[in-house]
Amino acid sequence: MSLRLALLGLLEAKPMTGYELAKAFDVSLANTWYANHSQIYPELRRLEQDELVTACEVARGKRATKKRYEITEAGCAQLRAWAESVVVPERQRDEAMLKSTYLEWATYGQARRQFEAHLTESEQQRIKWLAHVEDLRNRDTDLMRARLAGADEAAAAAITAYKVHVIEGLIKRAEGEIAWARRGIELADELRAKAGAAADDRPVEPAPPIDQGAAG
Amino acid sequence: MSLRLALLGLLEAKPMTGYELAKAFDVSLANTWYANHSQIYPELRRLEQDELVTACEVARGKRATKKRYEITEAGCAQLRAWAESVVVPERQRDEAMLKSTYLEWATYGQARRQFEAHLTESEQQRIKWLAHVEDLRNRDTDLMRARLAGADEAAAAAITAYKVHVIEGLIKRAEGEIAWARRGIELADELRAKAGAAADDRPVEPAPPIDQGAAG
DNA sequence: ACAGCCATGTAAGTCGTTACATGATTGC
DNA sequence: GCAATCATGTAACGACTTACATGGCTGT
Repeated sequence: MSLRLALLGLLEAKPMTGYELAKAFDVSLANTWYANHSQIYPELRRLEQDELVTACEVARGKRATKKRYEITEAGCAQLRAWAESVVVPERQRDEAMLKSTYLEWATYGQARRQFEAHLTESEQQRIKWLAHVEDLRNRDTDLMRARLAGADEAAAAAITAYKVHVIEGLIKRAEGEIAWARRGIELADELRAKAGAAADDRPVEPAPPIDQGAAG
Repeated sequence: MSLRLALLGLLEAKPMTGYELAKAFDVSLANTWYANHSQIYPELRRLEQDELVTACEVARGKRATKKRYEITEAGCAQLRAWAESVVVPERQRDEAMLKSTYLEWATYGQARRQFEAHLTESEQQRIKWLAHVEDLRNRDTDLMRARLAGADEAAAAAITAYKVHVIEGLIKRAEGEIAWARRGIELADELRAKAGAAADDRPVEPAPPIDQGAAG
């Protein structure tokens, strides 16, 4: 259900082709929602059937054409209805957290690497969003310019403020993840030190292989 | 793929029935992973086929039986292999964030309510996890007692520490969400005040209904 | 000519949700 | 006897991923 609304939200800023929408997911909505083209194209056709968008073929070079989708009044109404409905909280699934729950099965070194990867990723996200939030504040993205065209200042302020607030939230989240990953790295090191173990030892050793003279 | 590993992780603590595993998702792994029984029962049969678990029928009352699943050595090996592999970062999808991006379509009042709901939910999660992390620290849950039985103190410390670290992370996350929701409430109020609008006005007004004498 | 981008699709399969369905056991 | 809980399943559907597939356009 959210995919349709994400598409409508983007199309409300300006008419776009499926390809452009797929791109927009990479930049604008990055990590708020995502879909790849194989999901987008069929969904656009369904949206057209439901008359929430209209399609028009436009020329592209000499022979080729592309389909540009435009939101309809019914589509805007859907967007309003959805924005007003309160989100039903969903159960989160987080593979990184799940795995961290069971890191006693990993070597101290791999546990550390796990958190290092989480750290790197979160730092990169943070950087990306810091740049993005600046662009939003300056109303300096293609989509924002299109969205704000013709809006009065009070409307423009609200449109911008909500989007900025979301990205600020994502930045805070990333910062939380960074702190958590750092603490995880420390934890793996502390546990290893306390156990007087090497980086490729495990807190819980597997049953030793049978054919080796390790009996003592 | 994660469901199998979550099941193996739980079964490693102690043998359980499908029903007990479904319960365990509600308490132990709550919001790290979740699955309902209609997904669990078939997955357990697949795990049995792959010889990662063994099933044995045990009596239940006079006539009835139930199937208790136990992890195998191969199952433990899977758990180790998985714990050592680094997570591939997944694109997040967050409907609350997506919706907040487009709150200009909602009335100021509904926008506020959106954040209020987010606040309430995050506060409840925080409370729940605070209690849970205390139980973990005290090693005072059924699953923890089963998991730690027979482990030496160094192993027990690591097993506990990673699980505590995960829940601490979830608590920090919840606190981040609480702060974000509070700021969201303020924002909705500020925007409304600045626009000199009422709670059921919108930053962006829909096209007015045609059959009403509101012209002029 | 060729690479890289623009543009659009299909098909198979996995994962997860919701709803339907059944029946035994336990405690009051 | 009845309600709550224990216990296990199936079926239909929806959301998403991955891989396969095609072909025009643009600049060098």
